[in-house]
Amino acid sequence: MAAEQRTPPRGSGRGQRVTIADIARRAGVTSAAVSLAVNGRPGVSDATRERILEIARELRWEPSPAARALAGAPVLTVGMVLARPAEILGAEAFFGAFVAGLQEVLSREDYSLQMKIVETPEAEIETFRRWFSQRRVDGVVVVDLRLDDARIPALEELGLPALVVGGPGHHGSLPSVYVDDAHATRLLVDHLAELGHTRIARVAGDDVFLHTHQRDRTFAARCEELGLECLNQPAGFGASGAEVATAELLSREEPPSALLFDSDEMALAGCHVLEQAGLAVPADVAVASYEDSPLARGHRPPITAIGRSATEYGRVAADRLLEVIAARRERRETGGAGEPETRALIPELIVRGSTAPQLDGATGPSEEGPERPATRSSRTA
Amino acid sequence: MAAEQRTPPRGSGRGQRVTIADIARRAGVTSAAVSLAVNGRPGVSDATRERILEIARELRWEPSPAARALAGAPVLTVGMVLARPAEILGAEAFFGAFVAGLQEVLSREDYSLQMKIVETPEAEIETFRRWFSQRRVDGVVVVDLRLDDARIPALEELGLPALVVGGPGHHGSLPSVYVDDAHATRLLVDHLAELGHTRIARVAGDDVFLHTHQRDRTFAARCEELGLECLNQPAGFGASGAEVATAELLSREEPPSALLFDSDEMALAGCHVLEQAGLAVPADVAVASYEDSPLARGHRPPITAIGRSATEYGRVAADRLLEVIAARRERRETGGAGEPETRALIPELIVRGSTAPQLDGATGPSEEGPERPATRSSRTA
DNA sequence: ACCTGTGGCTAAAGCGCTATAGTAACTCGT
DNA sequence: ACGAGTTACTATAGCGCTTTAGCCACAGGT
Repeated sequence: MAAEQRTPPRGSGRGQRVTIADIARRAGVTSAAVSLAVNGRPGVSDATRERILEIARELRWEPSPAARALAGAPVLTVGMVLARPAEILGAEAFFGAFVAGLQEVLSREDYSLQMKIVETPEAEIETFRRWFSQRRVDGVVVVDLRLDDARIPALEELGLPALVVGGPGHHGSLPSVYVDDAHATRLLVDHLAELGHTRIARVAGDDVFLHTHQRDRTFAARCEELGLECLNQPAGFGASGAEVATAELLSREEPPSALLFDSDEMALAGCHVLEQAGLAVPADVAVASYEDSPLARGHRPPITAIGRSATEYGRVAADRLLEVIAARRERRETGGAGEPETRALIPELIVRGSTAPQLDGATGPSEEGPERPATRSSRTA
Repeated sequence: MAAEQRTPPRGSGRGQRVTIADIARRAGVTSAAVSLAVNGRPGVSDATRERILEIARELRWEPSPAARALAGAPVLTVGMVLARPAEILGAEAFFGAFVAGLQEVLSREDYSLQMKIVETPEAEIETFRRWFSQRRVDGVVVVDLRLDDARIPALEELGLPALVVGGPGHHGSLPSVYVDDAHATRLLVDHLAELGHTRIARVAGDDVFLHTHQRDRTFAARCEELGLECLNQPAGFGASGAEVATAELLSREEPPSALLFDSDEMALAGCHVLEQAGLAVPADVAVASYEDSPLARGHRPPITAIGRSATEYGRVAADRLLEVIAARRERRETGGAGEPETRALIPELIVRGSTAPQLDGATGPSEEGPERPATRSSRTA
């Protein structure tokens, strides 16, 4: 019983931390054996391992992340940095939902998400650099992909595991997930064409982003394939840009009969302009959005949109990133290179009142409750 | 030059990490001296300190958070756990904006935010416990305050610095920030009363939350003071609850002429019910919300709401929490107790079309762009 | 001259864990 | 019966930092 003299503290929260040394003492082995046991590594007999695990459980031992990190183990954290004004998280529904999806799977895997908001893309790279050199994260997710994004080569050089959100195509050696914007564009254009629209305009978002370009291109291409007249109207950022662009489009000699907006926020802004101009949606002008959200659902008429389920998007991104991190760790042991894999989410079209066939438009025929989307919104390919 | 043989690697990212030992060697002192110098502690002369800092800068040294944490220094991370479905982050605009505010000041102070989504309040406490025993966070922010919230005593027992978001009143020994819901209620009720409404109903949110109770009480009290008839209609959670509750209110013999909703999401749901019932807002029924958001601004008519600026709320919360953490560290050195301080945000009323005096209601008279609130929305008291 | 400070630093002991070299005991094959 | 090969551990050296005790030189007071 003399060995019990220094029994580790239990129960009440304030006690000393219990360490592997405590477990080792109780189990009559060294801390090294405990480490092997709790990490599922070979080197201890099954019997001993079981005994050690039992004691660990009993003592309510929790590994110290700091100690692990210091000794070279993964830190169970992934990072994401946003080079945008903080408000974006609240203003653009996409981000909140995306982060929710990330959190969901990360939490489940005992990972945590570290976020940082910075001013410029350069600061973003600097943050990656610091996170890496401080070993603060095991990997990062890269959002708001730009053309010739400087972050890609920077991350490759650092050798920090990263998952690119956006596409399509390969980003250097980095794996990615993306929503197939070409497909989304076709869905939208085809839908409007079927309704009989022949002059379709697109109010495009900020063209520093890669997905904007992708949409630009496929929009023009699809319109041409279908023999439609297409107008691509760059609108810069946010609601005010969309208002100006919409007004601009309406002032044309032959204004379009259908408007395609790059985001829900922009679509609403556009609707307000239409309203003020005395034009009814969808009777006079049809409206559709690349981005679904409660905003789009809640508007009257509810807005036809691409349901890419930002939450699902976040989940998939997190899944992929964890795979990449795991693979990296494997690889360090084996040595294979591994191809950067790209995974696409297939967008679906959710038809709502804003593109209803010409009825009356007051409350569209495909009216629905704000919580129930018309179709499953996305799926992994 | 022999001493230079082991010169620390610079430039290209892949090199070995530079540690205080490297700096010490270059400066001709021990690592202890470097530690003192970089942490601004007494024990080195100003000249030496300057020299050490210079070298650190030159070598681009970054402290290792893991090593620091292991040695007992703060980990520069604060935690927040949400016992809600992940979707809430996207669905309720408040959260996105609140987190944005938190991030903003935390990032600036070089802190990071760790978030976790769990199923139950018990799991939340368990998470706090683990974060504490793993020394993963320096402090936490507690949201979604409930009646007799079990997290308060749990955190007090742990001795983990915490900041409670919600109030009013003290929560054990924990400091808090809150939005003055009593004041908000008076603003709303008074506003509706001034417009001539005498039968006001409130569609109340989930009553496990403390702020719901606070609103319940002050709503009843203020109505009585003004001699108004008040109806308090509990509606449970989210949009569907609000729909049911609104329908219920409309089916009364003498339906209310003004509706007060606990959130933007609920207000919109309520508006849809009104619309379907053929009632115009604000001509037939006035609508106001306790919660502002792009949703409320984007609706037609735009909805009168309490602007508590969730982002600002987040900023204040982060500020306070950092103060608490700093104070805690001081106190460990001195020994004072320190009063739990409470800070209130004064809400302001943003009048919009949904409570316009009886004109036509199609587009309210206090119409505004979606980005420009009518008044500054909140302020620290 | 002698003790007492005191500023400025060093030496060294951790923090809790992982990783690796080493060892003791226990098979085998021949 | 002997070296080789396993298996199951132990001992120990870090990881990069903080912190405390201790040391030395030099200042001042008496």
